[in-house]
Amino acid sequence: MTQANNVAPLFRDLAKVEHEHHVACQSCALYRLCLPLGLHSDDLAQLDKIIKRSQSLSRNQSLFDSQAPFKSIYVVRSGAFKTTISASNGREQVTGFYFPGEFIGMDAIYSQSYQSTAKALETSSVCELPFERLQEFGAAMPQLQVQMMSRLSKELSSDKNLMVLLGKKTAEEKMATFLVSLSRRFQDRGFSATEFQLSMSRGDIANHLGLAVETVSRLFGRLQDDRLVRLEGKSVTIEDLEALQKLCG
Amino acid sequence: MTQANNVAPLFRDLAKVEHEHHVACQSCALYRLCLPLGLHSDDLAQLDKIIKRSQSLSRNQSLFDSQAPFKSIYVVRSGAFKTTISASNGREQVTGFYFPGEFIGMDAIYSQSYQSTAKALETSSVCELPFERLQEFGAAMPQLQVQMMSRLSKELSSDKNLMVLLGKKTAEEKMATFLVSLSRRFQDRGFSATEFQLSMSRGDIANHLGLAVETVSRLFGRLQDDRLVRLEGKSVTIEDLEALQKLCG
DNA sequence: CGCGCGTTTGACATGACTCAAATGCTGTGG
DNA sequence: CCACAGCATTTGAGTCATGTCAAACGCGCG
Repeated sequence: MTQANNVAPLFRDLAKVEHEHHVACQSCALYRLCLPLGLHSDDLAQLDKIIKRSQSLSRNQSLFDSQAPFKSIYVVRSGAFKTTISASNGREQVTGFYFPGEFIGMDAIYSQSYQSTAKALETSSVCELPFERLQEFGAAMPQLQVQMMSRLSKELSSDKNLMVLLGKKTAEEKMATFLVSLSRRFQDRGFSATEFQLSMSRGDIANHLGLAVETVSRLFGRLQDDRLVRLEGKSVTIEDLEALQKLCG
Repeated sequence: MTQANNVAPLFRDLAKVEHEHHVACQSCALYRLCLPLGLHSDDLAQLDKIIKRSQSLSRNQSLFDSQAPFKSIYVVRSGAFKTTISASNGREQVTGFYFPGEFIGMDAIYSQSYQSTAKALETSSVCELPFERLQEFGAAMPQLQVQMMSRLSKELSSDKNLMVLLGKKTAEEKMATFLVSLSRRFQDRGFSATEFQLSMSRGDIANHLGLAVETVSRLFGRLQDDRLVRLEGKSVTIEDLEALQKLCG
């Protein structure tokens, strides 16, 4: 198997099975992680109707751009995305990476326009939830509203944790935290917690963690020398997860 | 007038008028900034009933602590708060400052326990919104739900901006951004955009911006030498807001 | 196969931190 | 009301982690 195959899109199989057949929420593999959790099945059927299962996006394609009017919230169905927001002078901050079952675009509800840009890191697909219609439904389904708030709240929590990371952690702690977070998220999705592919570039990682690319590269090297992880291009093997967790600070 | 009087609690007058008489939402000075915006007046009357107008907190008193079970969302009524979250090793990050009309505790909805600690920076009061009851009401008032999400989304946006600040800005840009943000928020509340009191310590500011106290002190000194602001203890006068905005990066 | 971008590696520069100490302010108790 | 203790703030000197610049390398796409 060549390197090229190793870096094949994450969750591609999932995409094949789930996305391309426009499967209903009830039988979606992501059900457990997704919005409909806790809805009655009649409600779910209703919700199902308003969800647009968009066609897939290829690497580097934008889901939406900054300043675009807010229409929908998106749930990653397969693949991976990054969101970025730019300071007035052109500098960009990667504000987050998003994997299947995670929501994108919620920070646009208030301002009614997307504050960030969302780009596919590999071939990916999303479920589109038109916000207006979601609201209409919400009136009849309080449970849905709770779910939505819960989602918003979850992202809020993880953003606060990112603040700690950016404000208080050393470069090494940042890297460890990043790897552990990826590990957990892959595990939650039924994948290996110790072997996975990085869909984002070193540059994206560096940017997200508030570091220089060179620092990320050196840190990867060091973690490897210390036998905590093994890296081969985009492929990661965590060799000592516990030690890595201790490094998180 | 002594220095002690200069640092009198922010919004104290507001507190006198609004809080101490347990005024209804309809006639609250913060109405324009607060949750009920856009509700019909019957709905508003209903909402009004479930709001607990808690007694005031004194300086350094906690509104809630990390790990406490989630019961309510709070809206600052008078005074000011800071929220902090601590990394496992004891380091703390000040995740935000909160002024009248702003919401605290929304990041607890998902986890059902407060992830952070909220402390009063001065004598302050809050409106307490029991979340359960808010949900019950929400079923009959879709507009309320939208408002809530809008609030959550707003905090999400400002957290993302904070990420840019922490990850990409220089110490000087951070300070300028911080001052400009305060200025805007005071203005929104009907106070002077150019003259106000800092209710938080240099230490809190430094922590929040990911800087050392000494750096904040030196930066204040420099901004003062450059005649962009004037500082006297906790009292700030912005002398050149435009220049400050240009410094935000 | 070759070009270009992403990544690694090395040498150096520096912004911000740490440590240290002086100064000032605040709140307390006599 | 004053004096004192303790904390907050400022100022100075020196260090260090991480950024910047430069160049070599190599993978992956056309």
